Amino acid sequence: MQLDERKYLILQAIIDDYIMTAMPVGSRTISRKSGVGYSPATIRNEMSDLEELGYLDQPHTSAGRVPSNKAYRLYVDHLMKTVKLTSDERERMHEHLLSKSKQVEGVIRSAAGVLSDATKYTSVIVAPKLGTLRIKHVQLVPVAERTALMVIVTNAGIVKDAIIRVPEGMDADDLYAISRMLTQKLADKPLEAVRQAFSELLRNAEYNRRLLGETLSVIEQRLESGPDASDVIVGGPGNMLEYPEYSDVNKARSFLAVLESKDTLRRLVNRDGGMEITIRIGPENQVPELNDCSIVTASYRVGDHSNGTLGIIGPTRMNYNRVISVLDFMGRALSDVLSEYR
Amino acid sequence: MQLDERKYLILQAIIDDYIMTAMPVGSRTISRKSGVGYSPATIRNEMSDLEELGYLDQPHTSAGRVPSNKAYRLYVDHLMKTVKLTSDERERMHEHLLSKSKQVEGVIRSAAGVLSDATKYTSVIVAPKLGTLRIKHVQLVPVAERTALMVIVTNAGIVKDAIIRVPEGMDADDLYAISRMLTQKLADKPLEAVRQAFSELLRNAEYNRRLLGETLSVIEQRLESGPDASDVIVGGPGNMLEYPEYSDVNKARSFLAVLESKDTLRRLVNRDGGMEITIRIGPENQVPELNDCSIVTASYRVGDHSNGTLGIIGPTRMNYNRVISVLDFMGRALSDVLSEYR
DNA sequence: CGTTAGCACTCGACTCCTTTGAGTGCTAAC
DNA sequence: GTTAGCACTCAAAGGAGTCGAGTGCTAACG
Repeated sequence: MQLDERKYLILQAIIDDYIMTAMPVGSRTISRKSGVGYSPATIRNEMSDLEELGYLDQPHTSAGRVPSNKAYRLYVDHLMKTVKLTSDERERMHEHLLSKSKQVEGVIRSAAGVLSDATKYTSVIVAPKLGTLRIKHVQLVPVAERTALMVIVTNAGIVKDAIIRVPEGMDADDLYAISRMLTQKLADKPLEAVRQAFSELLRNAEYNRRLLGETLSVIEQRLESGPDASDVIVGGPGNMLEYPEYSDVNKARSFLAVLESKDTLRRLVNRDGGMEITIRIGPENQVPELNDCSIVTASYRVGDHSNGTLGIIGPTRMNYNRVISVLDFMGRALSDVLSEYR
Repeated sequence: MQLDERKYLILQAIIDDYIMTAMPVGSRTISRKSGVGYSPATIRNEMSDLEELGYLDQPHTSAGRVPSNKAYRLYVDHLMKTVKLTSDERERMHEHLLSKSKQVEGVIRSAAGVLSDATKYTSVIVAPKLGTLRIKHVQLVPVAERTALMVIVTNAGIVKDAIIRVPEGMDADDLYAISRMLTQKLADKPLEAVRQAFSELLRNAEYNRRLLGETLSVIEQRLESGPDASDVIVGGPGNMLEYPEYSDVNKARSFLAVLESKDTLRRLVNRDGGMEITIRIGPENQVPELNDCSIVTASYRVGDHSNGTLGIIGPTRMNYNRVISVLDFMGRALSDVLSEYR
């Protein structure tokens, strides 16, 4: 059996309706819709076919039909017609984004806010992979005897810091000099190339080996541990509770638990391909707790080689259309705003 | 009518039981408890008195009694006997706290995690008021033509950054020189004294007035806006859903909404007095959404003059005892760990 | 006189039953 | 091929009955 024109039409109508209402859709409802000129009985026959083909599920015999994950896949791949955001809306989002543009973290944070507000779902933004960022500046700041704070400013203005031990007897001026030297040697190198640059420095006996060694190991630790909690920002975690899918507290709880585990979240949202928009529906995202969630992600650019990810987590029956438009727009906007800092 | 010994005993027994079960407590339950040698009938009489005095509420005639907010107040003020944490537990918490001690924000973040894990409630940690922190280091890092990132390292290693515009034609070396000068002039001054220090600098015509003006205004903006989102860290937001008080999704939602508004949260948790532990029960915290929550806060010290706050939000029937022990311990631990950075 | 046993009463929680209505599948007629 | 008609299904909503934890009151007890 194949999908003909009419089956597409009906499936689309069902999905559209279900996305709005979250209630099983009956044949009468579809029949009444404008653009569908068939009686409920005909619709029923088609629905029966669609169910057999795996596009519809029936919660129980006397309920309407519900789109299956297969149906959503078909929908996002072929059926969906993308709608543009109104320029008014773009305006508002852009403005909101700029309101905190004085601080870099603020921009990302408000981006998460804008995303979750605009979609009413939960948003996740992941900072670019640390290793791909380029170093702008390295500064060792004395904070106590034998202790210094190492501050690394990367392009995109993302600041990383870590405490390091320094050898006895180094004063602020020594650290200042070393900072300056490090900045010169490392500037514009991606973080992952740091080890190499360091080994070169270490061959040069003129610098303090112990301090450099410590510094290097701290940077490497940071690199290995990957993006940490502060690099995964969640917006509107509570939005999800608005939907009947999560009217059960237990479901809500396990959903929130996933959001708290930044590690899982990062893995979930980080995307394989360099595609514009990635959509993962239900079980496709491999996390049992999120079996009836879909995750839509896009990426934003920082500098020439670094990509961060922004994504929306919502129920599988989410408004893909709108989510995609919003993500697409915000991806560009975020790239723009962050590029200004370069 | 006055509270005699027996009434205290019974009230305490009721509160203890209700804290554990969240179910209205009946006279039989209390009578069976060890330490109370009275029959249910006697207990009932006393309960009736306690209700009249406003210490107990009755959800409906045929249910048991529930402690009122007034009862909790009495409990925390007079009835409660504090229990010590086991040294094993202290050990574990301290260890967990140190695991991320390489990064300052990491410490605060894991502190929030430890707090919420140890208490099973929601934790909030607020960084010290910006103005009271002392400047350790100021660095202007060029990020683009006419744009620089200003990084301010304060004591306690807390790093603040902001984008500023710089006049045309300044290169990295110029910024380096200015950074060095600024660091020298501002070091160890609290942030709130910066305006004064700047006006002195500005009188000196030798420095670039426009740049200094811009820098000052950015710092002032930061100061005025108060601690921002990244300075309010929430741990275990989902923990609250474990309790029957929040088995209603709507309540859960409005609770989560409060957690999202970092501003309200900060106001809520920031304490008036310099008291060791502050407890606000139910309506005492002035936020309608949190009418049946209690907030317990303690403070941690950063440097000599700055105080941050750590707090627990839980249902009014929370285990005050344990919460207080945990907060007390963590307050000290946090002060210790952060003081090491000085 | 304080304490307690006894008893009637209350009321939410639970179970069981019925009704309702939205929806289906099938068949026969158009 | 499409549709009207009809019997059938089943969750949801409403109502009656039962249960049981708990109360308040009264009278008796030490």
